[in-house]
Amino acid sequence: MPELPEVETTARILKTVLVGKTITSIEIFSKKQFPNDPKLIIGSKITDVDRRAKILVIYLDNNYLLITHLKLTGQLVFAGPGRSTRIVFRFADRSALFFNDLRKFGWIKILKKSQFNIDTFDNLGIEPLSNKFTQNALINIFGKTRRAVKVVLMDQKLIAGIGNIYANEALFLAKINPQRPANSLLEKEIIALKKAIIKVLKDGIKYQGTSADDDAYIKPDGSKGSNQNYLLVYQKAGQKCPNCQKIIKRTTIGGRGTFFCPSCQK
DNA sequence: CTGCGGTCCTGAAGGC
DNA sequence: TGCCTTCAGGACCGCA
Repeated sequence: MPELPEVETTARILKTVLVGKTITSIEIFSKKQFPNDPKLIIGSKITDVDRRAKILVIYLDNNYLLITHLKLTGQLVFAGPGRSTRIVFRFADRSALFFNDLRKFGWIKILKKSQFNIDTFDNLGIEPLSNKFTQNALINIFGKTRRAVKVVLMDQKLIAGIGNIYANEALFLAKINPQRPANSLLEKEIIALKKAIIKVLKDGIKYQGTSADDDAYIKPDGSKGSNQNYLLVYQKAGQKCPNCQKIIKRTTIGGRGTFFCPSCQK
């Protein structure tokens, strides 16, 4: 599933390819996933591509911009269409961008630039790779709630961009049990967790995202990322912990599959 | 405040 | 072989 590293990878690639292109037509096969009037942006030129949390932002040279959330199975790719193609953008140079989404949870919206502020949009929380992601900020966030630390990590209104894969991996690296109440974390554990979050996200970007077996994420050119080769616990229930060799367990926290080593993560 | 369950959606997997 | 049920999951919403 596309999380911060996957959306960041996609945004960086799209930026190098799409900037300067003029949108000549938009084909919509799933209206609910593109609820606005495409005429608003026909003829506009793409000026920049950026990311906020798991949201990709495409800036245009008129009064509008596009934002898209890939959710579970969304893809933005250059080749197509395919069986799950829901929206197609065609450009003046005859190239195209295909929005594929098997489960149809993702969306693309047109917003007025005057109504969009990338920092305050949708009450999203701190970007974990920004300088606002400080030890004090985390102490503040975790100290306020007794919810499970994993649920807090994935709460987009608090910390923005972490999904199930990277939450599992970060908690393993920090040796913290995902079920722990957030406000039970010691300061040294918060420091370790902060470091772990930054490491798993930066590695995720370095390896251009996680394309797990049942994962829909691929890069715009259709190729896979390679971070799945470096995962330590995600989807590894029944396998040996790379740290202590005991068996990795799967449980459900906040309704989501959670992978951890009961021996290492206390 | 918190946890839980339902909603959206589709294909894979399991049961018989 | 084939039908039917169950499940996964990001974000959001209503309920207790």
